[in-house]
Amino acid sequence: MPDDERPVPPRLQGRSRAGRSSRRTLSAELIAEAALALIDEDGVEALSMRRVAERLGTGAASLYAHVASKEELLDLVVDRVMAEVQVPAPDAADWGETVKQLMRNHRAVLRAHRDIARIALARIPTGPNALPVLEQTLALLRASGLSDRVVGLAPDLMALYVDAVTFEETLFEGSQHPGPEATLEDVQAFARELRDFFAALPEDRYPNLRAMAAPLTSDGNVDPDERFEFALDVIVRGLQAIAADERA
Amino acid sequence: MPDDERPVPPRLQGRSRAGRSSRRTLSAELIAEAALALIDEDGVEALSMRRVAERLGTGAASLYAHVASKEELLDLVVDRVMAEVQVPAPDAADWGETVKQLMRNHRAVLRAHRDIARIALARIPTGPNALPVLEQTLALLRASGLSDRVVGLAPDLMALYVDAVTFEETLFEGSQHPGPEATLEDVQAFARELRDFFAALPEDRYPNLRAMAAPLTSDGNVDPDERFEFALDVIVRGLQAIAADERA
DNA sequence: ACCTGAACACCGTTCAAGT
DNA sequence: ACCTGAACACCGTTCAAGT
Repeated sequence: MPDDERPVPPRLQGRSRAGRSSRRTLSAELIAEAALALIDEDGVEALSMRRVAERLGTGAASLYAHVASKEELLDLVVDRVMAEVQVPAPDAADWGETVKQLMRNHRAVLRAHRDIARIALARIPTGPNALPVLEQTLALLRASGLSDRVVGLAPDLMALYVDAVTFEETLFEGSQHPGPEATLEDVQAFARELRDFFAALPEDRYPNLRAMAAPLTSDGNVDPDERFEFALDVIVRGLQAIAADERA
Repeated sequence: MPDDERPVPPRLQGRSRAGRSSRRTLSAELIAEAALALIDEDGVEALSMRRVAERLGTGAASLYAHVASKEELLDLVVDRVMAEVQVPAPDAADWGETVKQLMRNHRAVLRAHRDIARIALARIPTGPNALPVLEQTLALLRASGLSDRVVGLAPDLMALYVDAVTFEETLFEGSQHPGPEATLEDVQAFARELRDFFAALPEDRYPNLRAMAAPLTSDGNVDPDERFEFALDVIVRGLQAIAADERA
């Protein structure tokens, strides 16, 4: 188990403590790193303070000198992942596309780390890595000509949707067998089942569900990217319609 | 503690068992009812199989004769709440407004039951009460003139956003003190703190956050309804833009 | 068929005691 | 100042035993 890869980035006011050659001093960063690795491997469900401590060669009680609670540890884990989100440069000529690209990048990062969408959804991010992401997001939105009011409201809508849909995707993908290796095939098997279930409902009470069984399930050929692109389209067109209104 | 209110609606194929006057026979419905009451009172965090059993005057092991797991119990609880969602009648002339009204109703129901948004977010609803809601939602959307593809994709976007934003609202509202009585005042105190934090960031690295401190936090006067109405506007205008495109 | 007590294998967190 | 073992007060779920 290589837990020396991914060097901890230098923290603001690094707690260097030069004269101290002890094997590996415990720190909040090290603890968050171990927790993230554990979540990536086995999911949040399997995360416990005892398991984190074990990976660091100590006992659970020792973690509490650096981290106030499991909740706070998860704050650190989410913020650590936020560092990976790339925000596109502002482009006034095609700001809708920059909004879409930002949301795509955000989703890709969440998909790369098991269960992080679910954890991120449950907190309001104010960590040191989330801050620059928000800063750059605002730069991008302010190039759009939207009013300050709308620029102030949009980032929450965007982030919330990305968190929620990525979380939902993991549900779909884990729905067949709860193991770590859910394939697209499993998702589609589930979608086909659902389609057939809808199509078999009583005509008198569920005419629309019967009729829409195929469109609701992409005819058993679910493409998460297509669903996501649809939502991007709705959100960006909605923002553009508001922008057009505000100009008038 | 009145736990005889809210009569259990007759289940498809009612398990009546006429000749049996025992005090109160255990059933999945009764268990879900007790769980919902417990969640309404103390939140999901406080829900345990032991507490549910205690409320029903039995032991935790007895629940497993009627409910496969805590997860399945939560499925039942969510579906029970879905019965409260009112879907507006289709109105081809103003379908955008019907979509908004449906989402408002959905949010109101989730807000009326503590932590249900968070529980609903974690599952794909296919229960007997969710089904009619989806059926009526489709009726409403099909009156819009949108293509089948879009009608098939929209309900997920709508429900997902309502679940996510309602969940986020409970986070904000519980952020100050974790007690059950979070007031709007608490939310606004938090918003003011956040605004002042943004406004005090270093100008060179965070010019946009500084400038947008007020719009991002509604100037410390957060109105959850306003945030929600903004999102409704974005989503409905987005759908309308797509409808216009499809007509052309 | 349904219900039960007791047990299994865990939790997050605290705290007195050590260095 | 930091770390530790042991304990506290819980969990979800299983299972042999009862009726």
